[in-house]
Order: sequence, then structure tokens, then C-alpha cells
Amino acid sequence: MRTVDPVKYEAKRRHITEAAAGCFAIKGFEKTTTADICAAAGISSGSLFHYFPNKGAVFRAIFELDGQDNAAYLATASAAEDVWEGLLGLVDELLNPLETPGAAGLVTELVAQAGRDEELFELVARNDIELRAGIAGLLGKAARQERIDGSIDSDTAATWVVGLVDAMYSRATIDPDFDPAAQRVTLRLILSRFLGHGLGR
Amino acid sequence: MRTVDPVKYEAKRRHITEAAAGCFAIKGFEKTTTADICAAAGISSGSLFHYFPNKGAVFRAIFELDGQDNAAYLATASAAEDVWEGLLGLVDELLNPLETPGAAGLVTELVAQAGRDEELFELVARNDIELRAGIAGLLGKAARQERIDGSIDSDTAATWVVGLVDAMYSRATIDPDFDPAAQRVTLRLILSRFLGHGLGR
DNA sequence: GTCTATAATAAGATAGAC
DNA sequence: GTCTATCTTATTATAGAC
Repeated sequence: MRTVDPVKYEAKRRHITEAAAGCFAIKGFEKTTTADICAAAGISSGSLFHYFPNKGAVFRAIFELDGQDNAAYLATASAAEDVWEGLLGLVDELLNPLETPGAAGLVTELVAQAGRDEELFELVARNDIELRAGIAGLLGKAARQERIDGSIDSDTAATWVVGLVDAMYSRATIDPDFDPAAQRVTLRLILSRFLGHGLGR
Repeated sequence: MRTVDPVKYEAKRRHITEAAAGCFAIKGFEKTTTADICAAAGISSGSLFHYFPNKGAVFRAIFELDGQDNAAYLATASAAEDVWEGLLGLVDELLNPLETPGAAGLVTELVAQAGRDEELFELVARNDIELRAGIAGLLGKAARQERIDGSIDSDTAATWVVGLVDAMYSRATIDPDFDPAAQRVTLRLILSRFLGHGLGR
């Protein structure tokens, strides 16, 4: 005879995190007050702290599902018939949030906060390591199939694949004229040339 | 008969901005209190606000000379006998701050804050635009000399040269194992292959 | 020009009624 | 589970003496 419906409980938590994400994207973590979050979610202060122990936990919750998302993208990429197409598809998935206004700013805020919140840092670092490991696996496979240059270290190459994705977020934050959708083409060109795809070997 | 020695005045301002930069790199802009800055600079609150109108102005002052620095690097790069070497030297200069601990975090904080402080945003945007324009100029020259692939749009290429530098800062912030000095080699490889340098055309 | 003291405000989190 | 009211603490910036 439990008093809480876990499904409703999770749904409410999700509702709060989504409302909070909008606030954090605009005002940043520190400048967003718990009152802002309450107003955006349509709840009271007492209610907010019933679902989360503190403001930092709300922020962390936004990114807690990212690891699972990435794992799913990696699985799809691995299952692709063509390794190279799988890799490009994965990169597209990683860039998808850029279609949402404010997402780039939220990621910037995440990186900045991760340097100060130990728990958040571990979340980010773990996701990052797993993502890079997965990409390194794909690259190793592509190299064995002679689809890309086999002389480049897989881990190093994976780091820079993620780095290029980072660059998109960084550019989108700094330069208002930067068009992520259009720049995907250039990103693919850089990837192809860097990794030696399509050299007809 | 002026009462202030402008040289001493500037020196003190510099002293304060440098002390403040250390605080901002560790705690971030919002979490750094004016009291922290005073303690680090060895001055009192009254003195701090004699030199700066508010905390934001202290933060902005840290980056106010960057535009001049970049212009100097661009001039050196343009004057280089070999355009390609000039470009690589410029990229090295842009990466130099990474040798200083905390610099990556400070840049992350800069980008995050630029999204909220209009004056700071204009400072960052102006520097960014001028840097990209300068690099585009170098790339155009290199293309005319047939040192690189001439089919890539100079402005787009310049955006990605800066993007790759951004990626170094981003990676350095997120991944504690990332070694910027070692990764310069890979960065140069990506640049060479992307821009078609050394194709012997 | 530098200090101490403080005004003015705001924020995160909790208590306890319903 | 949700609310209102509030406790407690911290912060930017200023006033005014030296």
C-alpha cells in the first residue's frame, strides 16, 4: 500500500526538469532562482523541494538521461549496414539538439557548471568517456573494413570526432550567424578528409 | 596638475583584473564575490569600486586586450614568408593560453557569460569576427598560392579553423586526460587534410 | 585613494498548516 | 503532496571617515 504512484511521480519530475531547462538556458544556472523554476513549472517552492533536494539536483536531472540516449545512438550506429553511414548518423543525432533554440547555451552552461559541481562532472565525464569509446569502436571497425585510414589511432580520432561536435555547439553559442544545419555539410567534409574516407583504397 | 598618475592607475587595474581572473577561473563569475576579488588582490571593497563600476566590468577587463593580441598575431602570420607556416603559428598562439592552468575554464565562463551580458557579448563577437576575417584572408592568400585547396570557401574554412581551436578548449575543460600539447599534432593533421595542404598540386 | 561599516536586497531552503 | 510564510544567510554597492 504505497502512497505514491511512481509513474506520476516521475512524470512530475520530468515536467519540472523541462520547465527548469528553459530557465537555465536563458539565465544560466546561478541566475536562475528556484522561484523562477517554480513559476515556469506552475508549482510552489514547497513542492519543488519535495521532488528535488536542491537546485543543483534539478540541473543534473536534465542531463541524466543523456547517457542512455547516447548508448541508443551508438547501438543504432553499430547496427548500420554501412559503418561510415552509421558514424555520420550518430554525429547527426549528437547535433540534433542544436535545432532547439537555447540548447547550445544550455550545453555551455553544463560544461561551465561541471567544473564546479563534482557530481555533475562525474555525470558528464562518464557520458563523454562512453561516447568516445563507442565511437572509437566504430572507427576501428571502419579501419578494418578499409573504409577509412587505418593509420590514425582510434581513440585520438574519436576524441576529435566529439571535438568537432563540440565545435558546432561552441560556434552556435558565440556566433549568431552560424547556421548549424548548413555547417553539417562542412563537418562531414572535415570528417571525410581527416579520417581518409573515400580515398578509394 | 592632475591628481592621478595614469600609469599607476592602469597598473593597479591590471593587478586587480589578474587577481580576479584567478577567482573567476575557479569559482565562475556568479560564485566569485567581490569580497573574493578584494581578498585576492589585497585591497578593500571601497578600493575595488574605485577602479571598476561593478563586478561585470572587472570580468570584461580581463578580455579587453584580446582583440589587440589577436590583431598582433594576425599581423605576424600575414608577414610570414610561408603562408601555411604563418597560419600554423597563429593557431599555436591561440592555443597558448591552454598551458596556463584554469585558462580553459575561464574561456568556458566567458562564453557562458557572453550569452547574458550584452557588453561582453559585443566584445567577444567583435574579436571573433575580426579573427575569422583575418584567417579567411590568410586562407585566400594560401589558395591563390596553391598551397591549399582553392575550392573551399575562405569564410567557411576560417570558421572551422576557429572551431577547431574552440574544440581544444572544450575538450580541455571536459576531459582531465586531454593533453593539449600532444593534441596540437592531431589538430595540424586535421587542418592539413581538411584544407588540402601538401597535396603536391 | 584607501579604508571600515553598513544599507538594501535577495536567495535557497524549511516549517508546518491544510 | 501542495501550499504560504518565513528563517537565515549572503551579496553588491555606497557613505563617509581618514
